[in-house]
Amino acid sequence: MRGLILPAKRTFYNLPEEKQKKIIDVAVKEFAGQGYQQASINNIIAHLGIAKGSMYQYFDNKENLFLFIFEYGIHLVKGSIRQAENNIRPDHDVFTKIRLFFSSSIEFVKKYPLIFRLYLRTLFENGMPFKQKIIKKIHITSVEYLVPILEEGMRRGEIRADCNTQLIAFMLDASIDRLLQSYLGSHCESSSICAQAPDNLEKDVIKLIEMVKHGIAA
Amino acid sequence: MRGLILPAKRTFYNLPEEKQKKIIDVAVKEFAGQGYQQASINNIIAHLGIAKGSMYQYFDNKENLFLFIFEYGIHLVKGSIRQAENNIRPDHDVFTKIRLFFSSSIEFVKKYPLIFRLYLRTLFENGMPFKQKIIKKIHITSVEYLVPILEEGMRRGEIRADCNTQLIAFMLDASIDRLLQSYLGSHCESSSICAQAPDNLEKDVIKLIEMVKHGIAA
DNA sequence: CTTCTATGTGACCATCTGGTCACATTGGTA
DNA sequence: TACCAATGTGACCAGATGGTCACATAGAAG
Repeated sequence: MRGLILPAKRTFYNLPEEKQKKIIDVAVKEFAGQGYQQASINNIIAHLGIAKGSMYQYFDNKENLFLFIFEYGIHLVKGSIRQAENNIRPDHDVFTKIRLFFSSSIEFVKKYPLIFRLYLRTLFENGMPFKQKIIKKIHITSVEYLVPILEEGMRRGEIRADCNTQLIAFMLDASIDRLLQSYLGSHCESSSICAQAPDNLEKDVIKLIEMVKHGIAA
Repeated sequence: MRGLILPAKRTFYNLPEEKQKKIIDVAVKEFAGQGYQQASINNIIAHLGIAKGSMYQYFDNKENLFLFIFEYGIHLVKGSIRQAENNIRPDHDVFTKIRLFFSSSIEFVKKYPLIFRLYLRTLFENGMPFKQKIIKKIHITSVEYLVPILEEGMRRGEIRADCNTQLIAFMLDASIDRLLQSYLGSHCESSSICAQAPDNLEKDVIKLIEMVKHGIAA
């Protein structure tokens, strides 16, 4: 969370932690719900019950507020990944590893749905000068984690050698992403096993992996 | 394209076709690029070189302009689907059918990338009162087309009976959608076989179907 | 009590938005 | 020519936006 250039001012860090947390919560909700451009500082301060001037004493401008919030999201993601890595043992077979990786993703989205929304919003929004930098930070996502796992599986002979690990990772990533999106209802109904019940999510993951494992041809 | 309630006024239809087309083009570009809320009427008229008052003589308001543009997109999609249905013969096996269906999707996105962008933007944008109606119109997409094809394949014994057609359709739809997104570069790089060359797209589709067909397990 | 610094405040600003309307322009009819 | 309906126009409006700044308040130090 600490970097050389911090998007938040000292004043913010001097605030009692409770107030910091409240500001973060409200800002996350606004940015996740409206996206960067559409998010309204006026809205945020109204929800917080503070003056606009105060907000600008904590953050230089809207852009830095967003960067701070996004950084906070990355912070949570990294924690979640670290936790996931503890669960995955090297001696697990590829398919178990994939399942565990998926489970941890699901866990994260269940725990921090707004952060996931923020991430989706960011990917689809235009007109952020700093979008490139942000995307690179997200780049440390599924595909990059999946490919090594798949390649290890192939080396161990659990995956046929004629398969394309990049392609498998791509497909798995697309699937889990959609699964999470439909769970979140971000653009729900449009394409669903409509996994609203949390249990179904895990079951769908297992079925999906089974399918990729054995294929569907008779 | 014709309905009982038309979003465009008579004045618009009285315009010379060339001007109609130019207006549509510019509006599509603006809405696809910025989304509904962020799109600017001022921007559109500036690009068109006409007065704001004229625009409001063609369309009652921003909402109706958007609805008209979206309807236009649906119109193009339907045409594309009709064309696709001509190519798919009943005696093709399931996997060929899927491939052809994918190819026609790719064809569409290549031909009308902005329409696809508009569709993506719409799915991910909040704060449209009419979003529900629009989403239902999109609902006639991949999954609904894929499931019958898959079930027919299962009946014919080309797909194992223990597979879940809903799940297969879901995964295929998610994959093709992502493939198209990364081709479009809408949020590119984030997850890619980075299929920039059009040829690669088709090749990836073939490989992907092969993978789903036979599975990846050794 | 005074002084000083750190923090809180909201009226205010320029800029942009979607939308309106009184007026100008046009082209066809008589 | 005169007339009229259909179009074109851009100054103008109320509202919202991100951002500023002169001032009020607080709390600790002397």
